[in-house]
Amino acid sequence: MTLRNPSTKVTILDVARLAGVSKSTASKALNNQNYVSEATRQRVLDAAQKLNFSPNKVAQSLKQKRSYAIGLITDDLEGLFTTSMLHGVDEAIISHNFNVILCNSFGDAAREKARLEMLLARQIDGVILLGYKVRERGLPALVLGDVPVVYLYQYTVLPGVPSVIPDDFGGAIMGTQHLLELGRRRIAFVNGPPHYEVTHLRREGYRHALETAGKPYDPNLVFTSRKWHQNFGYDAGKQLRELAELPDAVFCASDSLAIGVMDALHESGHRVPDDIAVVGFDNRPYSAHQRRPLTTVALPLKAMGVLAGELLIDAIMNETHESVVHRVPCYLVRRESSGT
Amino acid sequence: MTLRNPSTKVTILDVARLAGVSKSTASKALNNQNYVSEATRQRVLDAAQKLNFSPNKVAQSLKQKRSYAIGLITDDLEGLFTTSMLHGVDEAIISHNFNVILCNSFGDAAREKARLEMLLARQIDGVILLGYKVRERGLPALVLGDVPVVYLYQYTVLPGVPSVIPDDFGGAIMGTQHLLELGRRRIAFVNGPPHYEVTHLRREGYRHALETAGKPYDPNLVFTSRKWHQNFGYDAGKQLRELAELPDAVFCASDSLAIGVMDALHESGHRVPDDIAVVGFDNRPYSAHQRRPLTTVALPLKAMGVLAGELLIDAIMNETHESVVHRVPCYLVRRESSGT
DNA sequence: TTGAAAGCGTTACCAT
DNA sequence: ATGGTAACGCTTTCAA
Repeated sequence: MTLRNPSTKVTILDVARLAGVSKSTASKALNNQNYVSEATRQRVLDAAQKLNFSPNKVAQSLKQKRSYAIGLITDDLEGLFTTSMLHGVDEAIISHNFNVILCNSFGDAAREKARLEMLLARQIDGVILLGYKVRERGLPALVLGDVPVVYLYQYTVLPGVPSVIPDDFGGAIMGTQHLLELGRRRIAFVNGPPHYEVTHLRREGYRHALETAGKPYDPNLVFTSRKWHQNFGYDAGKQLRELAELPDAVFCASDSLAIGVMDALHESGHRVPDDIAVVGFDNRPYSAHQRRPLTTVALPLKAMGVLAGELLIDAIMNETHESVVHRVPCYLVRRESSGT
Repeated sequence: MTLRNPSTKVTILDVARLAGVSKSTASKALNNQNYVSEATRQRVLDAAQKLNFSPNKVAQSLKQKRSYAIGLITDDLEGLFTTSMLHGVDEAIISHNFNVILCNSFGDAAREKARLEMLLARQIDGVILLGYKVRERGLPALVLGDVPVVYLYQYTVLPGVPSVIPDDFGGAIMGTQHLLELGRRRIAFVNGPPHYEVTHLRREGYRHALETAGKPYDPNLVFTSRKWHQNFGYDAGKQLRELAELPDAVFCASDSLAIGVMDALHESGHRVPDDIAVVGFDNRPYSAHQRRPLTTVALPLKAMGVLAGELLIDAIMNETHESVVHRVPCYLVRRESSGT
């Protein structure tokens, strides 16, 4: 297997020659260092311009022991959430002239370790571990030496490792308050499976918003589905519509559940949002494309990506490792299912 | 702004010392070269193992003028299509020990050029231009010198640059045939805006499938919407349901249109798929989450990514630049909207 | 079969 | 203010 011959590139030596100075002087001029006269700096800059010189980053990396690249390892590259976070990370990072090297671990620990080692061999300056699935927390740090790490979408309490996750509690408050502000009085809650941290947080947000508004938390209005899937939302919707008195709103712990609920409601002739307003959680891509586009509490995915990127850059530049769990505020996306 | 001190890494010199050989011998042993005795090779391998040595890829790149990294520039990182293709590219590439460096151009030519130059400075071995939006074709190649390029999701006829796109014509045949095989006889077609190449191809596929089956192409059953948006599908659906005789199937040039059509049909009490079967095109993430999950002709996004990755690796390794437009076959995703 | 030395393109130290 | 030289970690002649 033969490899292609790479192109001949213009080096700093060429620039120096054209400018009539030494290699080291050219380097200083190009890097805006002091101790080089304005005149020569101009000549070097002109020469560089003329030759269309751009420094070889590989050589720079070797010398500076800094690659200006970070690795991003994701659980689930096809996941619908991943891409927005990726976008945020890239945006935050590119403005510092860093690039992101992408790796997919498929949630497999062995593969994750292999990718991590590859990234380390590439001398990356930092790593973002973007975890969609739940992960054995703390594992990866072992291999990382002193390369800073940020957890994204999942969190860890490892010392020196910051995490960026959505503020589920606050988001649930926001969704509930939205319904309250719309004048809805009896607000049901359809939760996901118990024993997840999110379901706990979202239910507590719902409860908190109600109580803050001086309304009682009524367990009869709270439904728990066994799984997140739409079909289980449908089941919850059936229970809901058989209540003696139909609530005038329902807040669901996920969009998938909300869509199932809307299905059940539609089936029995109840109108959304006139008879009952529906609000979901997550802002899944399909939520806008329902017959009744779904109002939902959106996960701040891009903002999370941006924050993770910034935290990482900060850790790289300033050696600041703070083991904080950052909860980024959700935001509300108003659509038809909750009225106007 | 101070930079962190990188960790002390184990180099090949350490390995050589531990094995009691010279640096160059160690290198040869590690790279499975000939002219090194089995005994020393073993000692070197053991030493490397013991020290957990992994070669510094940056130094390797500098020496070999080959980075084992490719750049992927996308128009639209948040796009729902992008992520599957990314996944495919990564999968194809990782098996050759390449990595992908991700860049977002937002469809902006200036930014694209800047990213390209950054990638080139990083000595990447190849580039994939993943274009969701239409692009001024041929532009980027100018700056690329002899670094191989593959276009993905968009195409170019530049010499030496292969392109990978979906086979829209074949996909439309597939969708139409599916309805035919289901025994549907009068199949309407809802097309997107004219003057797009895809709309032409998809309509021709529909026509071809009909004619191959010995059915006439009936212009009265063909509707053209002004835009791709769901609302325009809804309008088409309204026209459709007012035909003297309702067709027993409708094939839509996109999922968004199909969803609009289903809306209109639902409104007038027509049942999908019993009264009329509906098939879409694209396999958008929301299509599975409709009240009546949508049967659709799926774009082979991941396969396209894989192919693009393989073509690029091939071009890098073998200097084979073929300016072919590869049309990857679509596949059918059967859901409820077309019956069972 | 082994090892010394040169070189990849850059930056940084230390002379001048 | 400028330039020679070494060094980053690796691979690759070339000579022994």
